[in-house]
Amino acid sequence: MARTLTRPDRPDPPDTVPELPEVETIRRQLSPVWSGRRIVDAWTYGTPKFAAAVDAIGARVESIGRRGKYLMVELDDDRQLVIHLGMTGVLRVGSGAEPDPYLRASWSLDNGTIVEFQDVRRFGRVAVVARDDHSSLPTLHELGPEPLSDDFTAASLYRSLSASHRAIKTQLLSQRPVAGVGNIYADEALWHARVHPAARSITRPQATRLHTAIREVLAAAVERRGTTLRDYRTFSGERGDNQHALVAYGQGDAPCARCARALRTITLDARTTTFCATCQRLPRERRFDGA
DNA sequence: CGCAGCGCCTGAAGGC
DNA sequence: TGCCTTCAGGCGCTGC
Repeated sequence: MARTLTRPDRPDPPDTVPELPEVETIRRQLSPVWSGRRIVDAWTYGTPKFAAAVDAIGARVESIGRRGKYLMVELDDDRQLVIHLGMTGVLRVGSGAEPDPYLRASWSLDNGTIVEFQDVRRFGRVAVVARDDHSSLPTLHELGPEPLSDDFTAASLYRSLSASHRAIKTQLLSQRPVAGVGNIYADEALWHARVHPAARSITRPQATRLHTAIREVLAAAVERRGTTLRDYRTFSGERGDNQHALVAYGQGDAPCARCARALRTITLDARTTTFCATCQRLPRERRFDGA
C-alpha cells in the first residue's frame, strides 16, 4: 500500500521524527487543552525516562512553550515539565478505549481530561526541572537560538558553523547553531541554500542563504502543520501537509527540482542524507571525493 | 574539551 | 512459513 511516499519502488519511509514544525503544531493544539488546568494525577510507565511525569502532580499549568523540539509545560510552582517526543512520541487526549501497550505517561487534569504520551520506541523523555534550570538536559542546556526569532541571524549562524570543522549538516543536527532542525529540515534547508551537507566550512554568502532557507523551510512547514510521512499526527490526530513540499528528504534518485539531475543519497555521520551533487557543491579546496 | 562511537528501542521488510 | 538480520534515527553517555 502506497502511503504518502513519492517513491513507489522504495520501502515505507521511517517514522517521521517530530522536529520544530511538528512540535510547534502540537504545542498550538495542546495549549488550550492544558493551560490553566491543574494536574490532579499522573501515571508513568516504569522506566526512568518517563518516571518524572508524576512529579508534576499538584501543579497548575500556566502555559505551554517550546524550545527547539522540546515542549516546555510551565507550572505555577516555578518548575517546568519538559517533554521530548523522541522519534515516535505522540501526545493526545486519552480516549480510555483499548489498553495501549505503548503508553508511557499520562496526566489527569482537574476537568477530567487526560493527556497521554504514547511512544513506541521510548526515545522520548519527560523531566520536571526548576524553571530554566536545564543542566540535567544537555542538549536543551546548550540549545541554539530559536530559528524564527530575532536571535537567529545570518551572522550568528556563520559564527557558529565556522567555530567547528565538522560537517555542516552534522552541526545543524547538534541543535547548537540553531534549535529544532532535524534530518528532514536539514536536508531541505541545505538544498534550498545550495550548500553541500558534508562541507566542513561555509562562506558568508552560503551562511546567509542557509539562514534564510532554514527560516523559510521551517515557517512553511509550520503553516502546513508539519510533515507526515507515516506516523506523525497533530495533537488532534490529523496529518500534516508538508510532505508534499519536500524537495530533498526522501527523494533520492528523483530529479532535482532545480537542475533535473538525479538527487543522491549518502550516509553522513550515520544519517541518511539526500542532496543534489550538481547544485550543492563543495568548496573546491575541500572537495569530498567519497572514497 | 571536542567529538566519534555507541546504546537505547521496535516495527517493517528482505534474505534464506 | 518463520526465523534472523538490517535499518531508521534524536539524544545521552562514554571514552579517547
